[in-house]
Amino acid sequence: MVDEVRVRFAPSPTGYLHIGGARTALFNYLFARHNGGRFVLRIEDTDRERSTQESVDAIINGLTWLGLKWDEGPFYQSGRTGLYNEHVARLLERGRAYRCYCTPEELESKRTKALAEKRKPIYDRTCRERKACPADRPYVVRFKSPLYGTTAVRDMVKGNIVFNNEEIEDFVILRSDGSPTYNFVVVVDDVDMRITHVIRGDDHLNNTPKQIFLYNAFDYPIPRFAHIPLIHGADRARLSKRHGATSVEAYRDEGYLPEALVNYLVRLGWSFGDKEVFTMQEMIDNFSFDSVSRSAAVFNPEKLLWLNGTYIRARSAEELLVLLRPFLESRGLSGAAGGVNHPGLARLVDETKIRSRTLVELLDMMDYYFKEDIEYDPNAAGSLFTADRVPHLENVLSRLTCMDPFSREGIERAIKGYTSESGLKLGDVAQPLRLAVTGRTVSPGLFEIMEIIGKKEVLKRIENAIRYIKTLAQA
RNA sequence: GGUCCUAUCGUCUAGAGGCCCAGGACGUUGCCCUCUCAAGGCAGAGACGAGAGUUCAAAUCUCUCUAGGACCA
Repeated sequence: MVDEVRVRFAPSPTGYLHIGGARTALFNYLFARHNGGRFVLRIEDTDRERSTQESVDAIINGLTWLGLKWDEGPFYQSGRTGLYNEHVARLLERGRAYRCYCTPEELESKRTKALAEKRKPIYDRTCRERKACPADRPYVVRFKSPLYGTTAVRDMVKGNIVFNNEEIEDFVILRSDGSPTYNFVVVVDDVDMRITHVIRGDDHLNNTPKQIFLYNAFDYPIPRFAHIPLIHGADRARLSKRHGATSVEAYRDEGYLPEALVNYLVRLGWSFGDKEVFTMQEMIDNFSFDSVSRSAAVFNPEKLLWLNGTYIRARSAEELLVLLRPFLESRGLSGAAGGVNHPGLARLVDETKIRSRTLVELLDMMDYYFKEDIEYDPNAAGSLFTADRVPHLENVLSRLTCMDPFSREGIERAIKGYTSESGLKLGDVAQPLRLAVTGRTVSPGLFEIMEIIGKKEVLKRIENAIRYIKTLAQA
């Protein structure tokens, strides 16, 4: 089919999968799915020095985790040097490129001279019409750029952008060491892979006219372009490490759900009326470059946190326990307290999830469930574990001791009964109790927690707290 | 330095000449709910970068400036 949409995501494997890269991949994916097209993954590993297998794995794992399945690839540029050499030869034959023997020193002096004379520091085309070709001198291959006229980039995001051809020099397509340059390789690959729509960061916009020259020189059809704006940090500079976590795997490890991250990223630059929360299918159905914004977006971790919270709240306890498993394992808790299949744990997850914005937060907030000895929040212990609270704790302890069954309703009745009989506020008793049972001042409902933890453990924890306060008072 | 891109609340954005003394979301403030914390509900503060034009009418069109960003060195 001639009209089939084909897009590609082409990362360099020189690090992890960056948030910005993930969004580029997402837009490619959505565009392909929306149009019933194909999504190609191409690894741009021409820089052999900096490319690593580790990084390839990170990219593949990241995309997989996000649910961005590619239809073809991964293809590796490193295996395609023959193709690039063929194309260089073809341009030389056609007289659309030439060998340039200027040395780096000559180039440098030309540049400084041009700068001194306030001319543009672009290559002066000395070798363009050169007749004599020294046999044993190193050379680069340069493309013969048009000397006049204009080149228009038709961009689905930015609109029509016109470049003056005289601004563009005879750029190098093959270095003196025989390696092809980025602009050249991308075009050859995109042509070879029959890419119809090039969707990438707008940091590539200025390269596009050079690439259009190449398409024309090869008589290849020019694809449609979509240059999406970059993601910025809070200081409005391109998002980078110094702005905090920027790798997809970091967000995975911090307990973000892939759906939440995808949802957040899609709204960074794309909108659909007032809608904020999207399923993948809704994104696919509604995605269009017409509603992709043209300006850079600042990455806002707070909003991502909020979105992640809404996704966590929407999951059932059973689903969350599955997601929690790797986190439990890395903390050595997979077998603790009956582990993942423990019914009490599922109930506790249900009570706690509403208070958590990440899986890590969720687990942190349930730590008391797994502990034999409760560590008390030191600040809270100072104000809540005072000698005058001991009678309250003792009284509640005795009421709970003879309770059977140990139910939420019964516990509530007992504790509220005690407080109203002694003219106390519920908080006067509940807060020390909460600290005794959970070690914290913040938790889900105390009565629910007590029922979930169970009578034996609750009684033990209250006894321990009483003992703790007494020894503290004596010291 | 040159080229290119961009410009609505703190942030993400809606807005394609009159529906806008600008709507939604996050965050923020207050109140309600309440055993704590959340969640939830209600209410509030908060923006069209500046200046010229075009027009009966401009956030929306044009120009200049300013400010950010990216690329090339």
